[in-house]
Amino acid sequence: MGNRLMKISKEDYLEAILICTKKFGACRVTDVAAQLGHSKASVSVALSKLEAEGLVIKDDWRILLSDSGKAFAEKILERHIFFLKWFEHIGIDDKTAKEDACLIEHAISDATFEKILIYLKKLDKEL
Amino acid sequence: MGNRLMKISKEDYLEAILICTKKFGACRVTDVAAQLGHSKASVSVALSKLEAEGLVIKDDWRILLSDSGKAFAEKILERHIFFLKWFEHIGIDDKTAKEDACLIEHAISDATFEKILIYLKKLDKEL
DNA sequence: ATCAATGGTTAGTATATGCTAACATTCGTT
DNA sequence: AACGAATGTTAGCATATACTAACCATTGAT
Repeated sequence: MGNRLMKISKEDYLEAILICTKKFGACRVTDVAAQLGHSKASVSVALSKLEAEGLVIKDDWRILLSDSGKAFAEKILERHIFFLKWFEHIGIDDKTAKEDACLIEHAISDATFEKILIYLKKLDKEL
Repeated sequence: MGNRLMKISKEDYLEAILICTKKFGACRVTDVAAQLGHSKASVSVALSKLEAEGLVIKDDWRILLSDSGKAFAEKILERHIFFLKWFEHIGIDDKTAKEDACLIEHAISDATFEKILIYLKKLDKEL
């Protein structure tokens, strides 16, 4: 099945860990579950897989991002914030802007994101 | 599981049917399989489900889109073409542009797509 | 008429998620 | 110390896809 959903799911977890860490200083399974609206059990299993892939480190109850996991997470979060701001800037309501940013952040390649950034910044001084 | 992948998958099938129909005049299971790079078996099963949902009509070997299925397909194809053109316009190579368009076409809400269209057309006369 | 190729379906399998239930552990309160 | 709440894990289940293998039906060529 889905390489695509696999990718989305993985990136969502990494991003959620980064967000929770920023928000609370540290990140636990429970925090990620709340952040994503998933059960603790699902998160526990998913994070074990991400740990096996070397993207996450579990230190007792503490969920940490490895260097590569952190790089991923920051990339996704940057895109999330960018699209969220852009969508709000062009008049999309907050809820839709957030939902769409949450999906699009996973869909864009590095190359395309960079070009979009450059293009929009050139055209629209307010961004 | 995934509503997201479910949505992506469904939309990909509808879009593929539309593309094959435009390309060949009619659309068969084999055409959709070739278009998407899936096995005939997978396509056969998937299309039966879409038929049960009322999005597709199977008339002997002929795969047709219902009105609602066609509306979906045309919406996705329109977005695909738009993003493809935009990405190529801002200097992204064809392969990446196509890949990204294929993903983003599923990620954007109606509201956001409309606003992006308006916004970009206002800013960039060449589009 | 026969046999191979083409097209479509069904059955069984594999993978990726997610969920609930049940359980172990730890912590806080009384 | 004891009990209940919170946290995390495991086991078992459900769903959504996709695949291969096997099979049926139609078509076309010899």
